[in-house]
This record gives sequence, structure tokens and C-alpha cells, in this order.
Amino acid sequence: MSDTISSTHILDELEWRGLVQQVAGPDLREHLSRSRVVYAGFDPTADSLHVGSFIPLMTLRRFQQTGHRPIALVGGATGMIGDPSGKSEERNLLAEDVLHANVEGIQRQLRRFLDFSGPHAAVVVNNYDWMKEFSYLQFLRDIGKHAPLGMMLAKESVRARLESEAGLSYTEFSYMLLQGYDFVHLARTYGCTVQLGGTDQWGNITVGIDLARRLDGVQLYGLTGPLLTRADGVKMGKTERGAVWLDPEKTSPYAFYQYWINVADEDVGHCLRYLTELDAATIAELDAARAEAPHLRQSQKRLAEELTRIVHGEAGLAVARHATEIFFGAEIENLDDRSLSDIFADVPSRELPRTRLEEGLSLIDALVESGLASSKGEARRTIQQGGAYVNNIRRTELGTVLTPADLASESMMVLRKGKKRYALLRFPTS
RNA sequence: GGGGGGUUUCCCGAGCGGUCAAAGGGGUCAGACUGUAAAUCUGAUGGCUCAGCCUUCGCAGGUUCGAAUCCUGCACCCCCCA
Repeated sequence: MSDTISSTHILDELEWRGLVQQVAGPDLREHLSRSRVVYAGFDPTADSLHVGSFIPLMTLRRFQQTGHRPIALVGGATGMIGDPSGKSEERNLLAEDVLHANVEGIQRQLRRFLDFSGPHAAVVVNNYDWMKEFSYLQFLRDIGKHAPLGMMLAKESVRARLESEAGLSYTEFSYMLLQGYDFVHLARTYGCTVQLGGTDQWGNITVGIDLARRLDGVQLYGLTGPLLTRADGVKMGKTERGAVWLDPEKTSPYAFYQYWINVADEDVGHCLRYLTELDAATIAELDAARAEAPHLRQSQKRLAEELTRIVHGEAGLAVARHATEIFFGAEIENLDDRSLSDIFADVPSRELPRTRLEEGLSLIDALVESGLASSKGEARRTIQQGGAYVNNIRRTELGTVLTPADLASESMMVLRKGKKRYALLRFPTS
């Protein structure tokens, strides 16, 4: 194993960021003073990772950057069971084909965050690859025999569920043993000695450590980090429209960028530490700037910028920024259909025959057709009150008639009502 | 079974023969302010071919020049007595 290790000790790095919650093993600091193999698991509950997986993902990255080798495990097998940790109810099982597609999608994404070359090249594994070899009997004889029931029953995650009305099925109960065995397998195969996870993973991690000691007589280590929550305790990464995904198809770079721009002042400090790769001095400066001039929102802007760059690249960041300018009032002109659709990906759109525009479409009708106004009366009111915009230009003339000259691109027009409500009208040529 | 009260525009709630598309509040929508926050302030808030017209006040009839308002019946809700 390579000993090229960064002068920065990973634990120091994680500690100042507040990413160390609990540590398992005799002397993790000493253990990590040499290059090690570390792993974190990701649940294939969807075909993309979301913000909830962001902390472990970035933590793996930090390990790699300080000279350790990261393994990202996708739970193709464990995903068939469902992790009961922190869940109040029995989970529904995913169909196998869905699960398979999810594993593929997540593997593809993981590759964007980790470096697969060099002395500490990352590895992506799927636990289905080794779990599928096991027969039930074999698993019971080889693994189950070494898992004391008392210890497993004592786990907080199990106790909570046993006492609840929902109860806990044998299947979900077995989950921790499967994950525990993953750790054993990775230790045997890759020399992996450290497992990372959120605080909710503590129980599963310790099962693995215990199992490895009993089966192979080796000492493994565990490290849990915080969950990404807001000051009021609500999990971050959820919006009215659903989860914030890392996949640009599911959450556009613009929407992603906006999510971070809108993080509350009291949460942004944590986010900067947990999720970005900015150094301590830079973050301290941002903290100071935020205390002094909160209205400038420098922290949020920097956060959004850093994260969008990591997740969507420079190009994605550029799109997000351009979209932001436009969304906040910049006049829309000289754009093509393609970039307009990108920018307004999340905005409702409506297609109308081109002839409507060629004949002259009244602004009142356009507002109603686009769904921005529910009646002509409302449309009229909006125009009179100065709340109607075409391509971000305010139009106050009640009798305004739109023609092909008002198109923002080849075939699209951007209507806006008030500050933020947009709608796209498309007038295809054919 | 008997007696009383109620049903109003998205919600709550005033109106009790014309001046009622119907007070007030909430919500919503604009505008101003602002940090893409919160609060605040201003305006709007049935529909339309919009200085006019049409449709709304539980439902169906009736009285009247004129009804959300009066009468009759029906439906539903609440309270009191049995």
C-alpha cells in the first residue's frame, strides 16, 4: 500500500469542519496516519444521489485528497432489503429492474466525484456482486453463527422499531448483518479498514466491526458524520418540488444553484464546512462578512458557486449563473431555443400555433393561455398594475398585441407575471 | 315528535326590499421597500366583447316596478324541549 499521504491529517480536516460525530476503534488518528482504504455506502433508492448523500460523498473525496483510497459501495443487495435505521416504518421493496437501473445511475454519478486514477484510485463496488453468491444456508452458517443476537437487539435502531407500532420484520432486522458483512468483505478484498456514514449508520458500522473481529480477528474502524439538517432540525435537500438531486436531468443546474443561494443565514456556515472544499481561512472570512453585511449574501453565493461547480462543472455553473441573471430581470434577447429551454426547464410552458402569433396575439390572451392569469379580468388587472412582462420587459399597455417580433428566440417567448412567476410560450414554425 | 337558529362571493363573516358584485378580516395577486429573507406600506381580488353588459348570496317556486334581503316548499347543519 502506498504511503504517500498528505501533510494534513484527515481527522484534523474533518474535525474543524464539524464532520466527526462518533468514532469507533482504538486509535483512529494513529490508524489514519498512514494511507488507508475507506468506504461509504450509498442506497440505490433512486437512480440518482441527492443532497442527503452529499456529506459522505464529499467526505470520501476529502479522504482521497489526503492520500487515502476511497471505495464507494452501492447497495444493490442491501437495497433489496431496505435499511430500517432511522425509519419509522417498514419500507416497501423495490422491484428488481428498478433497483438495477438505480445502481447503474448512481455508479455513473459517483464516478464524477472521485478520482479513478493515480495511487489512490477510487473503486466503485456493488454489494450484490458478492451477496448473490451466498445461499441462505451458507450465510447462516458462515456469518449468522458469529452474530450474537443480544448485541443486535440492543441496537438503538432495532429497539426503537420493536417498541413502535410499526414493528420490524425479520427481513429488515437482517439488514445490519448484510451491511456488516459488506465491511468484512471489503476488508478481506481491498484491505479496507474504515467505514464512513451518517450518524444513522452507527449501528450498522459497529456490527461490521464486531463481525470482522469475530470472523477474522481484525480491527476495523468507523467514523460517523452529521446529517445535513437545518437549524430547526428539518432535513435539508427537500423543496416543494421534491428532493434536490445531483443528476442535472432531475434537478437542473439552475435549480440546484438556487437551492443553495436560498439557504438560511443560520445554516449556511454548516453547509460551507460540510460540503465545500474551501479552507478554514476563507470560511472564516465568509462568516465575518455574513455577520457584518448579511444582505450581501456572500456566503450563500459562494456556497452555491462551489457546489454547483463540483456537481455540474464549470459549464453547469455558467448556465446556472446566466439563468439566474435572467430570472432576476435581465432582458431576454438574442437567445436560441436550446438555451431558453435549459434556463426555463422548470417553468411551465405551452405550445400555440404559430398563426396565432402571426395574426397578432393580445397580451391579455397570452397571459391567459400561458396559465399565468386565470381569467382575462385577472390578466387585465396584472397589466394595469404593472405586473406583466414579455421577455422581462414590463408592458403596461392594455391593448398590447404580440407578434413574431416579440419572440425571444426562434420560436419562444417568455412571459412573466409579477416578480418570479414565469411561463414559456412556444410557437413552433412547422 | 315540538320549538328556535342557520346556509352569503376562495375561507371566515356583515348585510335584513332599491344607493349590493355585496362591509370587514384572512388568503391570493400585483406594486413599493428589501437580502431571491422576514416584516411593512399601497392597490387589486365573479365573468365578459369592460366608463357598459351578464351571472352570483343552499335549491325550486312566488310576491314586488325592484329580492341576498319578504312568502311557500325542499335539502342540509346547529341549539333547546320530548
